[in-house]
Amino acid sequence: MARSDARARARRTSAPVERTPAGDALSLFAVQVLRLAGLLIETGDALAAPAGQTSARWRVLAMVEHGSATVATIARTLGQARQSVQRVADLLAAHGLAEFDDDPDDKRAMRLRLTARGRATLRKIQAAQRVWADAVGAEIGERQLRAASTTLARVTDSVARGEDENQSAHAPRSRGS
Amino acid sequence: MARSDARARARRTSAPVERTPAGDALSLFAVQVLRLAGLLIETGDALAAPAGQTSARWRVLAMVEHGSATVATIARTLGQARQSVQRVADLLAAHGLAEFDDDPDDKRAMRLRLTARGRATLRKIQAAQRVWADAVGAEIGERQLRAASTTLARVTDSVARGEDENQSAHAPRSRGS
DNA sequence: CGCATATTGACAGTATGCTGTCGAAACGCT
DNA sequence: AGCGTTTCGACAGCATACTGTCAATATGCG
Repeated sequence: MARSDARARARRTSAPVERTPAGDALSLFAVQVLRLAGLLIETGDALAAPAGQTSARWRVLAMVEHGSATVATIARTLGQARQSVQRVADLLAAHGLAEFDDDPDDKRAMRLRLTARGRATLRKIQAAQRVWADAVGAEIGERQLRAASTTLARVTDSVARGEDENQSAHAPRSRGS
Repeated sequence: MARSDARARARRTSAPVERTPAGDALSLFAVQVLRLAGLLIETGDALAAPAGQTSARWRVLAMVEHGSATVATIARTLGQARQSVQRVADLLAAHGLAEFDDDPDDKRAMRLRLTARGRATLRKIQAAQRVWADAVGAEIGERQLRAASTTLARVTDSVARGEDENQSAHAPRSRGS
């Protein structure tokens, strides 16, 4: 069967093997998630802009709305690198929206806390977010949103499990060429 | 009714008005989308890393897989700024994965095209993506993914319409403090 | 208690993506 | 044909987020 061997080899090297229907569905789903995420960040920036803030600063403000927290804790909760949050927290402090206190339990750590001005700023953003969320939510419908949220959670779990496996295998990710 | 006026005012300034159930559902949905998007970018980087690439470079490679295109066209299709794509395209060209040709129809424009090496690199990434997509897709199920995709598309349309309204109203977005 | 390990914040460097602006070229409408 | 508008790539600057490294401090185990 030299002929079909050659064809199979040519197919492997010149065109990708096709995905399963479920794989196709997931790929489409992933592209849509990425695209919507971009729009949501834009929208978040727009909601926070009248208060002079951005999505990133809003997220950190919201994390300390109900009680202070260390930068490292906030970063873990948000699933971000410590330094990303540290940078934003320093900016918020520089603009008087938050302040650092010593952590009585840890001499290294500082606890981030909202100032009165930070709280007022957060309230303003939240009010704008409520109008937006209610409007879009009403258009889509609660039932459909809850159903999609369930799928989103399942995919997130599945993808995160895959990531964990790679990490536990001691494979530090590399970048660049 | 001075008493109830005062209470209403206090409520407005000290606590956010509650969202509708649909607004809550949308807010939860949005948070999940953002979180999954982060995971998907990580996964994309991991899939592209063995080929020495990243999510961003992979996206641009894929855009010119079936025929060349100008940077501006690619940017519009991806929903990104022209300069983000230009930067990546220049990097791909510098690494020999793609090349620029003059556009016979437009003296300003350059058409980006895959080199043989770029095509081989893309094939390698696609092979890894197929394995991943088929595995996760099988775990979630095609039906549920398609259903969630429909909701995702509806939300994307709704949010994008809101963005358009702001833009058509001549309201350039501002940043920073 | 003492030492290996983990955590915390600081510093440095890089990748991705956005906005604004400019000159050149293309397009559209009169 | 001519002129205003849009589109294209180039250049500059900023925001967000990641990685790696270091010293100081906490923590856990023998």
